Amino acid sequence: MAATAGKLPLSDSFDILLVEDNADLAGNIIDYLEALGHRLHYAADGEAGLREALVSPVDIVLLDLALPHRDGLSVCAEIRRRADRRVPILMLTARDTLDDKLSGFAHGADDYLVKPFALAELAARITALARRPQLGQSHRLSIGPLIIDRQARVAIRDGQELRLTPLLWKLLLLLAEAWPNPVSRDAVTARLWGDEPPSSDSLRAHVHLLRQVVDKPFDQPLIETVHSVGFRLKAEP
Amino acid sequence: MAATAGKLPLSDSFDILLVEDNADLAGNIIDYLEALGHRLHYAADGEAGLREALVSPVDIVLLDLALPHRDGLSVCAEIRRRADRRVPILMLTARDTLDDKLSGFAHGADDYLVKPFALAELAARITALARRPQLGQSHRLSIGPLIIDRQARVAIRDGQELRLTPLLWKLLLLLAEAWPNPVSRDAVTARLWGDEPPSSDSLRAHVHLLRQVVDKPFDQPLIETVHSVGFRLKAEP
DNA sequence: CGCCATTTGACGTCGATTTGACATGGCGAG
DNA sequence: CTCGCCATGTCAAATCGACGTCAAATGGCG
Repeated sequence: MAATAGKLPLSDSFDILLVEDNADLAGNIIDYLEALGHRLHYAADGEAGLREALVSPVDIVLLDLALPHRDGLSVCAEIRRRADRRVPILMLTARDTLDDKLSGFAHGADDYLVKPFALAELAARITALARRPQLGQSHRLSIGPLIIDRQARVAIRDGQELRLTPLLWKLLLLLAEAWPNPVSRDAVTARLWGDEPPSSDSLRAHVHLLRQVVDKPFDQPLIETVHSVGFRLKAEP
Repeated sequence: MAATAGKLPLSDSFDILLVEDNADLAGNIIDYLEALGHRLHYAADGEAGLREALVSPVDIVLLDLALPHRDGLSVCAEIRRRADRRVPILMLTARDTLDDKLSGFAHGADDYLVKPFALAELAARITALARRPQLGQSHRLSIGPLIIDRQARVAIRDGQELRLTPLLWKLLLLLAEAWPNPVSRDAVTARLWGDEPPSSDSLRAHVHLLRQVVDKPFDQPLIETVHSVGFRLKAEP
């Protein structure tokens, strides 16, 4: 998998979801971007794209606006509404009026590229998008008694540093980034393991381990399970 | 750090540094963006812009490329090299060839806008660049005393959080989405269980359970039975 | 080898859903 | 107006699946 949960995109290659119904154009884009080392995921219509965007751990979404069944704008808005993290979305479209662009941004796009475009510019914008800071400008997250510094890879609760294995670190970061929203088990699994999750439900075990570190030594538990949904961090702002 | 750094993003207005030597254009941009509520900082040449970017707590930099004394590209690269945080940089320039754009991104730009441009597009791109996760702003339904946040998976009535099992959550969401219309039993059954509904009429039991949670603790019932039709939420807008 | 991180499988518990039995109430037929 | 039926409300017991917990197995790495 790739989608490297927990890391900032350190590498120059990304998991990219392309939602585009024109097979020729899609083929070109896929060839070009894969030649650059990216991993392409493909959806030919809006519904499929939405589904993929919600469950797949992609780093960026390239979204055509003219799609069968469902307009790209509504797909974009729904990704924003339902995704548990803010995946960058780049709109690709022939619609080039000012109103079109404004509408695109208003629906939650991060960038907007008018067809026809140079593949090299697309690649440059993808790189620029993927390295934008995802959460505020800060590598620091502060959630109730928790302070997380992604750069230093350190998590502190009530002044005490938490000792976290790589996987537990990713897991905590995921919960922290989604806060105060819950994260579904599926989403966690997808972002921790991608397409090949462990056969057993080892997420249970890891959540248990995370609790040992994050909650056990303290009075109030931070990690809350939302039954048959997933988990969330519980803390006052 | 940016003026708003450290705080959660509460506002849609930013500290913006404009580096641009053309006074007329600069004036237009400043007027337009200030009218939108942003706070503008201004530098007329590359040196001043660089100094400002390194010490001022701005949220975003708008950088002209054709500057006296020092080219915008080198200013951009130096900001990236020396700043202790990754401030978003949007390049504004008349240079419109593909190579120009690629060079801009290669020097660390986050976005690239070719002159002449519409001020509205500039504003939209600024928002997209500076956008942070809107906490609490997620998708909300508000029905009378009821507030439902799908993203947070939380329902609140009169300030009190309702504890809902997965099925009851779906059920309430169904009613809320249909509001103020009633939903037929068949429709509910279909959307809760699809093709294989439980053999008994367990919808009755679930509506009962939902009432225990949503209505029982309060004065006025919200859930209304429409005899031989289905159910509806009853509330004033 | 020995250490650490992760995975696995087993088990007990608890919450969620279903079921069936019974009570209540609206509404049309007579 | 009353009876009786059918839709609905109520409840507790039964079933089922999700979750927490743990210890042991696995696997990479020095």
